[in-house]
Amino acid sequence: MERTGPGDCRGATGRPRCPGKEAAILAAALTLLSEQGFVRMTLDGVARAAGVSKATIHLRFRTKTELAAAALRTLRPCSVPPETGDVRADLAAQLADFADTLARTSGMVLVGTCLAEEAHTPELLELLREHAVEPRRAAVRRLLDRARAQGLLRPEADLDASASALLGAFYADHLAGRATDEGWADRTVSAVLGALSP
Amino acid sequence: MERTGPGDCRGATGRPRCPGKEAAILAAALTLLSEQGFVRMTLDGVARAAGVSKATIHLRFRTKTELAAAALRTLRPCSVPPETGDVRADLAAQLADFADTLARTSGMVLVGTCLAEEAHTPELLELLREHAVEPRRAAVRRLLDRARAQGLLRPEADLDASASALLGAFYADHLAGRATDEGWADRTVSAVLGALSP
Amino acid sequence: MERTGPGDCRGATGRPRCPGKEAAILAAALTLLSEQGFVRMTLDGVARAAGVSKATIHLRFRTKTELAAAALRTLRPCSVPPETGDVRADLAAQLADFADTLARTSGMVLVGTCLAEEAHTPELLELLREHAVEPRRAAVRRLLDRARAQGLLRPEADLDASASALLGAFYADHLAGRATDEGWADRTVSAVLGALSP
Amino acid sequence: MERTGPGDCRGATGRPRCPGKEAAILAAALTLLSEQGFVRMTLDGVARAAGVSKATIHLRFRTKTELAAAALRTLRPCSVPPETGDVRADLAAQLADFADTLARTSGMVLVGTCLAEEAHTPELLELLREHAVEPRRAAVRRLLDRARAQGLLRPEADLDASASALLGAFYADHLAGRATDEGWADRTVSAVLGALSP
DNA sequence: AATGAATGAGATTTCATTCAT
DNA sequence: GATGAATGAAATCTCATTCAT
Repeated sequence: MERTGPGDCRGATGRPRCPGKEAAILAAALTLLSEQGFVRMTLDGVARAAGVSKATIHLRFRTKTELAAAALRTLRPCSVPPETGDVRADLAAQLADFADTLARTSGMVLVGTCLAEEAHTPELLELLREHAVEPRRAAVRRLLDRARAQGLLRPEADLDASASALLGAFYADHLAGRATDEGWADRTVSAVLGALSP
Repeated sequence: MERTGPGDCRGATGRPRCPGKEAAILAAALTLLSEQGFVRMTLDGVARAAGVSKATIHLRFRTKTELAAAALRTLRPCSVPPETGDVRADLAAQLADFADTLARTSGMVLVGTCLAEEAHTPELLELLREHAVEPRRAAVRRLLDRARAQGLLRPEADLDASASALLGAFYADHLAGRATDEGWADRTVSAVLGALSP
Repeated sequence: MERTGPGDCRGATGRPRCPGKEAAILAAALTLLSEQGFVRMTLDGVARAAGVSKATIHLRFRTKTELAAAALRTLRPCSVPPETGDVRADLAAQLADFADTLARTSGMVLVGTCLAEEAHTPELLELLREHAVEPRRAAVRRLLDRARAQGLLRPEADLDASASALLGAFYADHLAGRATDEGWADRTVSAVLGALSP
Repeated sequence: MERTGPGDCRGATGRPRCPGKEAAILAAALTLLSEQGFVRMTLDGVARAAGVSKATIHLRFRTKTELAAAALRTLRPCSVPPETGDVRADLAAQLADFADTLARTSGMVLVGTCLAEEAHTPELLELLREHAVEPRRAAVRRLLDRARAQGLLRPEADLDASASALLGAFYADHLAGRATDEGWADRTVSAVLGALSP
């Protein structure tokens, strides 16, 4: 029996994807992830928030974990406040942006859920690290390098440790229930760098 | 209904509660909370680990949330490494104990789950704060006060900010996937205080 | 801290199982298995038919497969029609009971689903074999042995093959859409044994 | 709407159907039906195996049931082993081919699923009967007629019952987990016909 | 008090089918 | 005609909580 193989009838593209849908799903997922954490986020909730059906989500993301991972990958590297040349001010601006971003986006819930899932779903922490923690850290680290180059810091200073102290202060203050708004960035830069000057 | 604390089995009439059970339940709950987070911790799991039935848990703790809260209340204030008089060394010892405790007890999962639940079950973060975060912070803060009294720090230094930087460095390093074992405490103390000296 | 281990407070039996419930579940499962096959049988359906909640089923049977397996284990070995001494008549009675049982209980659907699941859930066929096929076959085989002992069959006859032919005729007739009621057993015995006589 | 048979692509106006696809779909469907049964066979699976899209299947077969029915209609009547004149040998050859075909094609799963669906989708069993069971039975029956004509069987023998016994032995042996390969056909013919000789 | 039984409310995932190019 | 997208309707299984001894 002469049968033409499949393929010669192909070429059509099929129904095109409803354009905004993918973005809506990922945005909804990231929002709910940040508001409720990974386990409490439900596919039903994401579907409702995105205005699609659950099956449409599954069409793009095989599992809930994959969906959360994709949502984390949409995290944009931190905004880079314009650099003024005054490194100390730039550092404070960077920290202020960090604090503001975390506050505006329920970032600490997101951080918390990635930490809480470390044993069960380690991808989440890895992706958070790659897409949010590392970029921010790199920005801070770059400013510290510049500060040292300008002679504002001792040559032998451990800049990685300083970066950890600067950024970590936010986590510590949030956990302690201490204010992290007005003046927080300045106080933190002062405490960590104030006297690192030679 | 006033709940009686653990061990107090003579409060009212009727058969007294089996005394060891309360402690076993709380220990199991704290362990599972630290290993799996609040939402993944199941009452079945706690019951199995504690060697009791689920109903026995509900007899003492009306809801899962109450159980988790009670478990957090059993957190003992941080051990206080003996103070040597060398304040810098004492600070490093405190930080090393902090890091070690968090590592040994899956502490970052516990921290994470309390953060993740902040919107849904804020008691958890409050209790963690009261029973773990604050005591540790107070210990660090006391040492910083002493350092200032000894003239090791500038009189006008913002010691709260310094405490946040010292403790927060751990969170930042954990999130960044950086090592926090050998030498971490020393490096951190150096970075934050090294130059605070007048 | 002195804690008494779990165990010294034990001994109670807990709420007793609602007595008929287990049997109701298994009966419902066997019925639905026979009416709809394994895949179409739903736990919701079993729960409804048994008058229990789905979770109650899961309390006793961890998975749907385990439930179906347990249901198959409740299959009682075939009734043994009283033996008259007239071996030929006894054989016909056995076959008639076989046909009647299969007809009354949707037995062929059950056989079919076990066959259909052979690749996916081989336990089903194994259990059907053990609890229904083999007992019936053994009964037939015993009668054939007796017939040979009485000199009704040639000594060298392959009685296993004869048993397969006798019982298999039912399957073949059912598949062919041929009547298997009145007189079927007699006709079948005649066809297979009629001429085995020496 | 009258469905056009496979290969008939010139029936109406509009773009003709890609000819090979119909056959590919039916072949895939028959394979999966035989491997997994009707309920477990998914249209996604058929589409993947056939190299077409699900919608293409629905274009030709309105429902899953129609697809399965069409697949069953492609079953070719059993091969007819060449007849040698030795009717007994021809019968054994026919049975051996029967057993071999069922073994090679997961035929018993197919038989099982048609039985299992009898209440829900009776078409399947009807079509299996028409396209597989009856042709095979007719071939056997023809040989039995010939045997009687040659005087090898008693004139009054019930040849339908004999055909059922011969073919049914396979089902019985498969269900009992007994071997049906080497020598099975010979043993079966001997058991059923051995002594039918006058 | 302690237990095992029982349950209602959900969560993830699958699938046949329909839709829009 | 062919395709990939989209969806509503389940199905299995889990879990916090309550019940009956």
